[in-house]
Formats: sequence, structure tokens, C-alpha cells
Amino acid sequence: MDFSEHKNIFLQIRDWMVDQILTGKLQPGDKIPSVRELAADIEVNRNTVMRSYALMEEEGILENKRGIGFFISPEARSTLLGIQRKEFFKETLPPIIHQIQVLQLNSEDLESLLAVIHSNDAKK
Amino acid sequence: MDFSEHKNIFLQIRDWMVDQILTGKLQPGDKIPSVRELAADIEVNRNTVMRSYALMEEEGILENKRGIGFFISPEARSTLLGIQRKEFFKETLPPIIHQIQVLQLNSEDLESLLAVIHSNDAKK
DNA sequence: ATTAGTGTCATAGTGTATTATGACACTAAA
DNA sequence: TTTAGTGTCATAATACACTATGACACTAAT
Repeated sequence: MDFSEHKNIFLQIRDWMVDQILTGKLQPGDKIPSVRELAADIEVNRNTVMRSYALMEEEGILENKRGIGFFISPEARSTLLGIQRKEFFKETLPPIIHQIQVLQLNSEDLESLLAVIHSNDAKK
Repeated sequence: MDFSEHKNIFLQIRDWMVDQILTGKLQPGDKIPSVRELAADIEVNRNTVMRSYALMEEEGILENKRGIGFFISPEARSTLLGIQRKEFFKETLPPIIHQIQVLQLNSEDLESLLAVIHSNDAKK
């Protein structure tokens, strides 16, 4: 895992974990790496991982069994779909649209983007 | 101007100024607010504005006349189009595409996005 | 020459993310 | 009961963005 300069590490850990859940690599009920283990893996301090896990617990996507570890909450996937979709439309999409306007990007420039969107139309 | 929590202020000032240039609100040759003036306007420290201006000067989009002030460089617009397009395709677009896949967003969800893209096709 | 406005530099202080480390409570298994 | 693994809390140290402030050099206009 490589971190971006311009975003807090504990938020990037959260983003990475959220992605694992939404893509199905982590399933509800799964035990996730312990605070110490993940910290060692990604070469980050224990406290930083703790902060990520605490945040995700507060968001309702992780559950915590003291002395045992953290687990993906049963309703994590649907909760996350809600959170992430809301975030996407409120925070992510508007500046993207603005940027596309300003840079005058057309269908040809954004071919790969359009392909993905249309491939999602079929799956209904 | 309201700042986001999760991005450095001096970078947000730069983004804001870049947008003004690309949308034509600031023209090549225009004098921009002095370091002190802008700092007072947006209630930020002089040094923070200085850091933004120094960054933009280094990027070749601002020019500096000592004792007079900062000016939009003549080639600012084309320089910026290059920088911003490269940044967009390398850094911005890939995670967006991934997010659209993960959240299964279709043409209906992204109607406004598609509208903007297609409106850019005409202008050629 | 003086004045006001510009950028520039240096210093010190504040807040916060991150690190480093130790200690403690809880749980499961030997 | 002991041991190893878990989360949790507290403390101190480091790094960096940002603030606050003063001083200085340059430029244009009076």
C-alpha cells in the first residue's frame, strides 16, 4: 500500500478497506487484520491504524469484539453503498463535471469513462 | 472562499486561481491581488498566500515583478491546459472510473455528467 | 526625499497527524 | 493458570502546515 502525500493516512487506510468491502474481497463477518498486524504490514504506527478502525466502527462498517479483533459488520455493504454514493454525488462528482467543462474534454477523450458507465447499464 | 478540511490551504488557493484562469475570469497579463491583500480577503496568513504564489510562479503560470506584484503569465492558459489535462488523466480519472464501477452507477445516475461531455462534442 | 504599496525573509508559536513505546484489560487456547 | 493475541489508553517526540509579526529591499507616485 502506497500513500498519497496530500491525504491523511488514516483516511487512506479507511478508503482502502472500504474498497475491499465494496469489491467483495472482504465479506460481512470476516475478521480483518489486527491493529498491530496491519500496522506492521503497511509500516505505519499502531495508533494510526486504530484511528482508522475507530472511524469505521463509528460509521457502522466494522464491529469490535474486545480481546478478539475487528470484523466486517453484517450490514457493512449496504451501509457503505449509501455512504459512498452520497459522498460521490455531493463531493466527488461536481468538481469532476466542472473540470470536464473547463478542460473541454469530449466523448473521445473520455472513451474509457463512457465505456464503464454503459457497461453498468446492462447489469440490471 | 471556504476551505476543505482535507487539502492544504496553499494548494486550494492555487486550484482556485487556476480555475479563474481557465474559465477566463483572469486573463494573461492581469495583475492579481497582492499577497497581503488576498491574505486579508480570505483571512489567511501572508506566508500561506506567498507559498501559493511561489508555487504558481514555479509552474510558469505567474510572473513576478519585484516591488510591483504578481501577474498572470502570457502563456498561462496553454501551460495550464497541459498541466491540468495530464493531472486529470493520470490522477483524477482512474479512481473515478473505479468508483463508478464499484458503485454500479449507470447512465441514468450520471445523466448530468453525460450531458456535459456531449455538450463538449459539438464545440470543435 | 518621502510615502505607500509591493514582494521577501526570518523568527517564534500553535495545532494536528504521525510516530514510538509502554502498560493494562480482555479473550481464547494450551 | 499460563501464554499469546487482541484492543485500549497514556505519554512523549517528530514533522509539517499554518499563524503572527517584524524588518528589509524594491518600485511608483507625490
